[in-house]
Formats: sequence, C-alpha cells, structure tokens
Amino acid sequence: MRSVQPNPQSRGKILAAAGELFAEKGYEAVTVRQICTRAGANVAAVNYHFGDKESLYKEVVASLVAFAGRAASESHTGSAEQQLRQFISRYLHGLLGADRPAWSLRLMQREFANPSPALKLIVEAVVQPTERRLRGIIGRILKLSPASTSVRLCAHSVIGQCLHYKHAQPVFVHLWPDLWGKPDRVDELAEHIADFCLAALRGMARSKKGRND
Amino acid sequence: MRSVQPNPQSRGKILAAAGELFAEKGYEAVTVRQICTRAGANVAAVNYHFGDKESLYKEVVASLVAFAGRAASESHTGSAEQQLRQFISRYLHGLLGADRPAWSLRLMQREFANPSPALKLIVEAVVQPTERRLRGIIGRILKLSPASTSVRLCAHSVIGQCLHYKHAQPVFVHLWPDLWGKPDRVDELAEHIADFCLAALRGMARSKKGRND
DNA sequence: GACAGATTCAAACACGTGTTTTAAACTGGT
DNA sequence: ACCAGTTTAAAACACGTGTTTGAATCTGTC
Repeated sequence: MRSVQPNPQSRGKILAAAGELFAEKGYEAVTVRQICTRAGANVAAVNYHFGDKESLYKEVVASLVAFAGRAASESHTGSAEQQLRQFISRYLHGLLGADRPAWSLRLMQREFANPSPALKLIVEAVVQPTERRLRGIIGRILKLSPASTSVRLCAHSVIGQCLHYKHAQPVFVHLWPDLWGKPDRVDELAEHIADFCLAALRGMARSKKGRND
Repeated sequence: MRSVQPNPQSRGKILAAAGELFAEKGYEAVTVRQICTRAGANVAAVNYHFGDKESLYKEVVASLVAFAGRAASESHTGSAEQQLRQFISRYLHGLLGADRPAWSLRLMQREFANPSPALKLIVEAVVQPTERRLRGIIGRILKLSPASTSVRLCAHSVIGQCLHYKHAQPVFVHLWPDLWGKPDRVDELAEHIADFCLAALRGMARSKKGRND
C-alpha cells in the first residue's frame, strides 16, 4: 500500500522488542517472527543485524547487565534497618512494577530458573553485587560478618520472599484477586516483607547474643 | 535383532516418563519422542493411548493432584512451632529431595510460573489445602484468625523462602557450591528457614500486642 | 491352528521454527 | 544522474515438532 519507508533504527527497535518478549515468555517460547512483528521489521532483519537468534539474546543480556549493574550499585541511605526497607522496596518494584526498568529483573529471574550460558555473566555483574550489598546491610543488623553463613542464608530469605510474588504471580491473581487489584499492592507487599524480615533479624540477633556464634 | 516384545504396561510407563520429563523441563520443552524413548515405546504410542500430547499432560496433572492432594492432607503433630518446622522440612524435601515423591512439587512449581489450563485444578486440589494448613499453624502462633491478611502474607513469606531454593537452584550451584555439595543441605536450609520464620512470627506477635490489629 | 481385536512399528504428513537466499530499495557522495 | 555500500523484502530452505497412517505383530478365545 504505502511505499517502503526505511527505518535506520531498526536494530535498536529489534533489541527493545526482543528484550520485552524474552522477559515475558522466555527464550525458547519467543519466535524471531514475533520479535520482528513487534519491531515492525522483516524476519531477515534479525539475522542481518545480529547473525542469529542466540546472538541477539546475548546482546539483550549484555544491555541488561549494563543497566542492572548500574542499578545494583545505587547506594542506600539511613540506618541499616531503613536501608533494608529501601532495598526490598526497590527490588520488588523492579520485579512487579508496571512502569520501571520494565523487563530487566524479569529476564534475570528467567535466567535463574532456566539458565543459559549467559547466566554466568548476569551472576557476576548483577547478582553478586546485589547479594554483597544485601549481606552488608544484614551483617550490620545481625552484627555478624557479611561473609558468614547465617548472613548469607538470611539474605536469601529476603530475596526469596520478594521473588516469590513474581514467580507465583499467576496463582495470586487467580487466588487472591482483591489484593492484586489494588494499585499500590507492591508497597503493601514490600512493607510486609520488610516487617517480617526485620522482626526475624532482630529476633535472631537477640538469640545469638546468648550463644557464641 | 530381537523379536518385538510387547509391553502391556506401556501406557503406565509413558505416564511415568512424561511426569518426570514435564517436571524437569516444562511442557513445551519436552518432545513426545523424548517421552517415548524414555518409556521404551514407539512415537505413536502416546497418541494411541492418550490422543495427543495435551491430553497426556492433563493425565499427568490428574495423577499428580491425586497424589499431592493426599500428601497435603497429612497431619502435623506437636506445638504450633513444631508443626511449622515439620511443614517447612516436608515442603523443602519435596522440592529438593532426590528420593521423594520425585517430580510432583517440581511440576506444580512450573505450573505456577507458567500456567496452563491445568493450573486451576492444581490450585484447588493442592495449593489451597496446603495454604489453609499453613495459615492454621501461623494463625495459632500469631494468635490471629487464619483468614487475616497478616497471616496470609506470613504464609507466603514461608512458602516463598522454600520455593526460592528450588527456583534459583542453578544460581546456587554456580555461586555457592560448598553448601550445595553437602548431602544434608536440605535439612540445614529447612532449619534456617524455620528459625528465621519463627523469629519473625514471635517478633510480630509481640509487637502486635501493643496496637490493636 | 485360525480368527478378531488390541497394540506396536516404521514411515510419512502437515506445520512452525530459525536461517539463507536473491533481488529490490534506499543512502550518501560525486 | 549515476554508482557502490547498506539495508529491507519476499520467498524458499532445512530441520524438528506433533500427529496420522496402514501394515505387521501380539493376545486371547474358539
């Protein structure tokens, strides 16, 4: 119908569309035809610009790492307990927020459960810095070394609770629609998780004093 | 080479092989040829016995529901806190244990994150009874109604921590090989989660007394 | 032993996938 | 206006998928 209008930013559009789709459905479930349709490009564009589907995925992960790595090194402020609240809130918003950096955390979560060779990169550039930061906060609360096993386990207790609401999202929507309908549900969830974890950490810090650990 | 030896339990073998594979890799990632190879059957067997791949999956879910539904109604004993420890230990062993009912919990977890029409069945037959039981235990500890929002959120804090170690298993193996090498790692994890949650619940119960909630 | 029904087998089918091909269109420089 | 290099387009390719086919084989019964 209309004459062909060239799109010099086709590469970028494909990269963006691929990021959304990979995060949404996973690597295998997304077809290059879907990506190109969303990007308004031809099927062959993926192979022309990126070589093949796998290389495109690697570039998506690379851009994710560059972005999320920056976010992971954002500093928190206030007391250790306030910092933990901030951490949880940011993390949960990244997972569940509609606006936000969008798909980056979601794609990472997919990599965790269904790893590809790109996992190593993500772990080193994002997961480890994030875990280090969280262990630092928890270490201060528990008055233990950030490297201790207790702190490490507690850090995963925090992260596990956050990720749960992403992982089981379909179940929640089906099972618990009232909370999921509210617009500020994420803040409520973040507040609960923070309350829960801080209560746990205070209790563990107290009971630790008795023994020598 | 050898003459064809008929296998009258071919149907059952396919069902078992399909269960393992679906739990391991997910519905889409498993091919009927893989299933039939593992079951020692011909490719056409699945369509002969079950009609198509989707019906086979439904039967797998049905057998899962029958089994896991029974397990979900097993009773716990002792004080509320002991019951919580039991609950966490059983749940985690079901997720991570090598021996155990094997794939049932793993397949459910896959349904949660990537739901099919079978999700509704699983939720009603397994998830809701499990959640009810857990809410009962937590309600007794917090001295609150099992239906209250606080109890519900705490229940998901417990379950979320358990599921995390399944979801992120590949990351842990890559990032934390020392704990993951130990044979009784599951017991250690269960103990930590129970300690963490009980500390949290005691703390929340205490702080609840001050206000009126 | 022979028959009828149930089951298994190898082969083929229709379709969707990632990828490649080949020609056309665009772009900027002269 | 022309031309080389870059980008896009439609079609076709090779392959893996779930499924179907029709013949061969087994099973139980007479």
